[in-house]
Amino acid sequence: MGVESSAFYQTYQRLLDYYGSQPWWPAEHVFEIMVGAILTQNTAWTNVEKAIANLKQHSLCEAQPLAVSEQDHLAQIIRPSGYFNQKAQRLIRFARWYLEQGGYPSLQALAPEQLRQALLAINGIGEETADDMVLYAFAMPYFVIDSYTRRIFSRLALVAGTEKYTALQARFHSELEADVELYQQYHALIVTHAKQHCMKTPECMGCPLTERCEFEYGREKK
DNA sequence: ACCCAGGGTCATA
DNA sequence: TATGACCATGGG
Repeated sequence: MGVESSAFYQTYQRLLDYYGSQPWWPAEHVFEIMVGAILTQNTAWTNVEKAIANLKQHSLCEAQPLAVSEQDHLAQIIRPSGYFNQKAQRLIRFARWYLEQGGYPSLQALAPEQLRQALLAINGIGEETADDMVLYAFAMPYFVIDSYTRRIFSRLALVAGTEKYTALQARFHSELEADVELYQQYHALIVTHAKQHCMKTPECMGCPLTERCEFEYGREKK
């Protein structure tokens, strides 16, 4: 059977039909997407919005000023995003690297895998953060795997859930066409869905994936 | 008061 | 390779 009829694609269609197209990733410039990718690490997006608003007020949401900013000062500005000392260090390190590489045009010219590896080599940027940047800032077809993806797809019994990141990602790449818009929208839908359903609440009833989902409120079915 | 959020690193076994 | 500790704010 073709990729269009895989359970992965059907799940995408169900989510899209139910939730509609999701606006994702909200940002004014591509660099802001990368900043957001670092700030949102294990942090609610509402907190990231506050931190980004603060950065803009101080004109620190661009590579140049960020690269030369003072770490402790920056930390106070991004305070609402949590882990502010770590993240201030990560933002500065990333901004300096970004400029050293020649900025967006130089990086965009790299092959996707080269760009991904280069990002992973930076301390503070792991696989999900790197893929956020690759997919949303550079528009290259790399699927973003997060904890929601593991949880939802293991409950659908489509994956074990314990696979390594790259193994899980490879699975999505083989089940779906290498389409940037598809990957962007799919990840967005997964996050939207996870927030409304698939939590430890009765909201799981009426979920658009209920037929396939093995989760029951109060316990994991087995 | 407790739990979790659009993770990642480092030390230890 | 695989756990555990740590980072920290804000909303439910």
